[in-house]
Amino acid sequence: MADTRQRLIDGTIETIRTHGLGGTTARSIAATAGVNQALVFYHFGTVHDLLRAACLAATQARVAPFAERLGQVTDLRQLLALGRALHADERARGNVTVLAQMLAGAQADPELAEATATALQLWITPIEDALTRLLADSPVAEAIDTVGLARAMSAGFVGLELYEGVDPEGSQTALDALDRLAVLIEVVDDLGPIALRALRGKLRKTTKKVR
Amino acid sequence: MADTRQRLIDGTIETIRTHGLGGTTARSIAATAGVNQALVFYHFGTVHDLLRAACLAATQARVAPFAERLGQVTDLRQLLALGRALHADERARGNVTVLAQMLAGAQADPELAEATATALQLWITPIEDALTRLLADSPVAEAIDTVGLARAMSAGFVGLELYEGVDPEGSQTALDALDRLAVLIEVVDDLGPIALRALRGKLRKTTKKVR
DNA sequence: GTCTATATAGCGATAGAC
DNA sequence: GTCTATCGCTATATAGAC
Repeated sequence: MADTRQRLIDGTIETIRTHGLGGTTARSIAATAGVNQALVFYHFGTVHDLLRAACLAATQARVAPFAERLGQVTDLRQLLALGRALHADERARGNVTVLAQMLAGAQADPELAEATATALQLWITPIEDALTRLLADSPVAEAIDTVGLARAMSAGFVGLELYEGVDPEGSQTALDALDRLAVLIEVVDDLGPIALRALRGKLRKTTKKVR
Repeated sequence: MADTRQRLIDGTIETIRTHGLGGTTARSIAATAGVNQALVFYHFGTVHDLLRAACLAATQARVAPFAERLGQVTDLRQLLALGRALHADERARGNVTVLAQMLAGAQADPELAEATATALQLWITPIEDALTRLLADSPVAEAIDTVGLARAMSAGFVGLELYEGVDPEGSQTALDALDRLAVLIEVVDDLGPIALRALRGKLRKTTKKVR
């Protein structure tokens, strides 16, 4: 059957989710997928190649509905609320955990690194688009680099997913703190010209100092 | 010798750094440490226990000098600059990478999770102290939960370290974006009573909405 | 395409000499 | 405390029947 490939990909994702990357082997994948172990190698050549395929497939499948919801967001706190809903959702379904596992495994594996960077970029791009749209008419737009912020949010989100795995209560308070941080940006956003002038002054000093 | 234990711990850290957690075995550790493989089990019982000991030791060794530098920080952007210096330093020495690897490995391993949460807390506590000190006299103090923010920063930092491993240039722009974000907080901080009133209004609405 | 059986290698862990 | 040698197991990957 042609869907044996799909079963293997789904089985790989599920195995990473439940057993971690370290417990993801040709045998454990095949058992989860309900197929024979040798088929891993018939269809994908190596376990490595199956991991890469599964990582990209899992990410694409999850980003699509997320990107749609992103389009309906109208302010920063809604964006964070969406991130939070995503966090809860991903915890239950466990696909960002898959990406986190792959990201960790990719640190010592250049080939895996390429696939993982591509997968992460699938998350970053729609977030970047949303940020750019939300901040288009805002005075804080000139202070914030949407490209960099989208990357920081995505990478930070992965870190929070990993943190959630070892300290669920701690990650809850961390997310609460970020909610409150977003309020600060909106305050500046709403203050108009007063804040804008202060912002520009600060930025000039910062640019000199940091760079 | 008593320092065989230390050689094994150092060897474990170095092995995780260069080969990842997946490439860290009793044999590879022993090779890096320059000792016999059987000594892993003589001194630590299991590879698992050695990993836990190494994770805590590596973190403690790195947090100590960092905590000292944290004490000299006087504003938020200095805190971020210190984080950035730490990032560069850790990349070269590779110890946060060790923590990131352990954090990923701990997702499917409750025993490892406990040790990793403890190690991460070693970073969180001094950061929390610094945040509390820096924001003590600030109007934004009531908007920001320092406990949660310290956790979010620490977890996010780990995520950025992982991201750096697969996209070094991307992580650079992400860190730049965070520098600029800190400026926003300082602007609110400097604006005084005007911003404070707006902030309180916003926070009331947020608290109703989010909770 | 799918199965059984197996080659080869590396793993954690232990026994026992020194 | 440190070594050699090895057990028992599991890993990836392949060969060959069906």
